[in-house]
Amino acid sequence: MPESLFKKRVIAVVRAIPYGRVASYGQVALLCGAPRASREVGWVLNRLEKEIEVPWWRVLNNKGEITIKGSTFSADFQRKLLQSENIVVSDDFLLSMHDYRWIPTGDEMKQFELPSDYLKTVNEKLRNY
DNA sequence: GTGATGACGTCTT
DNA sequence: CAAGACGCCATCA
Repeated sequence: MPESLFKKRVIAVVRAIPYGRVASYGQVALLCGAPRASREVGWVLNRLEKEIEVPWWRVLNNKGEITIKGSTFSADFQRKLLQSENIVVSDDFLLSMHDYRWIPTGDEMKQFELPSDYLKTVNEKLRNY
């Protein structure tokens, strides 16, 4: 994986998450072609700074829990952003992945240019969500 | 090069 | 169900 390509992919995937929908870190990693790099997704989002417009708040862990730890933004702020998209978030920073998780269509996935043989495992994983 | 550090995921108690 | 252990891997010091 060439230098900074991973970062570009993370940004591309996160930007594809539609308004009012969310995705998990592991899911973003999966769509980046690096299925076991979930922690790195968080790492990239953590130091986004003033990058191009990226809806980073639509990414949470697989349980639907807000686990932000960066100093720039708080969990409270992330919850506000999610709520502003009509997403119901409980007081303990939890939301229903079942209700809000984004499952990309095959068409949406084309832009990620993933190898055709890899797409099989992607779809398999997405089915388990 | 080498070891440490995560906005994680999953399996095991 | 909750908490801990491990695995993971791009970056950084």
